[in-house]
Amino acid sequence: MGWWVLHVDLDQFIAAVEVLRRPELRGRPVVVGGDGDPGRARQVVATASYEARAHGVRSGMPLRVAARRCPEAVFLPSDPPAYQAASARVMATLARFPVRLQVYGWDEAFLGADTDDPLALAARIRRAVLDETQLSCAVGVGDNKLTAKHAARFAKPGGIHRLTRDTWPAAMGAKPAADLWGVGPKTAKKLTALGVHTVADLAGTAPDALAGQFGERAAEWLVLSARGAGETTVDTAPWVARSRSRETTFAADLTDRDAIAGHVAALARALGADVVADGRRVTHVAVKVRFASFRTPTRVMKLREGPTTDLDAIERTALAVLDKFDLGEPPRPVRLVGVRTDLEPP
DNA sequence: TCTGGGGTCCTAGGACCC
DNA sequence: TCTGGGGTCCTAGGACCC
Repeated sequence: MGWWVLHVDLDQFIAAVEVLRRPELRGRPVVVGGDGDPGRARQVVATASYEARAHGVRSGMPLRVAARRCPEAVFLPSDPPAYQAASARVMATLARFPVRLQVYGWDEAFLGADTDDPLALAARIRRAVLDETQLSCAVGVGDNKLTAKHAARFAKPGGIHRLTRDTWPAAMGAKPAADLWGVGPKTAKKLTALGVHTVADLAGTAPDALAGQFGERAAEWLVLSARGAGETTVDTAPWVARSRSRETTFAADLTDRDAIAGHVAALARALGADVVADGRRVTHVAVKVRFASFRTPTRVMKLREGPTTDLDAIERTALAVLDKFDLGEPPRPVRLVGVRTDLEPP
């Protein structure tokens, strides 16, 4: 028997859930995001169906751009409770297999399995998810989380693929370093500036040569990742939120201090109510303000009286945190306010 | 046709204490 | 007379992911 890590990744998850309850949409371009009105500004695509992606629609793209690229698309509002429910059904199916299960967001999971035939296991899992939830997924098989994750990308949509440290160089070496899981745009840009373009380039770089730009630990991690090394442990402990936040982007900028404070207070109260309903206590309150310039400072304060469930205290603290900002006089235009509560471990 | 929302983790600097 | 080193707490910001 051998230890394998599998990564299960649902195909176009949010769009697929919508199609499931509106079968007439199957095969059509579907775009989910915001309130579903592509005529309104400041809303972006959460997920596009493959049919919409074929027209160049991408997640994160403004809905208006999506509507322009794909006028025949069906636009739907985002419905998180529906996706949460569908996700729970998928995870319940996965949990019935003799594996270690780590839920990794709505539409992803890592599975750790002791088996001699991981591909057969992957096929059984894919079939079970499809039969029990009518949702299609890709399954990546790897010797660690990184290889499993990338294997799933190769498998998408709806397939099964195996990738290990042995096959990694041939499969990944020529790809841009930016394709690596954990390497975002900022890191990619720095790497390019250092002459490191591909995964193979990065794999062949001495960590010391990168430490100046990224720090020792991150440099080490980058090079190891480029060589296909990753975590092999699958953590089965249920996920426990460390924070919870809510933010609102306004259709039109706010320039009135009382209006800004009113939104912060309302967000803080609503958030506090959610957190308390979950049986958690708040340790810190953070406030985020995004100006029209897109500069987005954040301020945070620890609750004076210690962890609390007192909504008045949470709201009061949020307003005190807001006072730490220099909003300008008169206030500079604000396009977003957000409130985050940090939570005491249960 | 300007750029959502909800998360996690890491680093770094200053305050404060010994 | 002006200079240590370590440890912890706190806050701000960066970066990434789904």
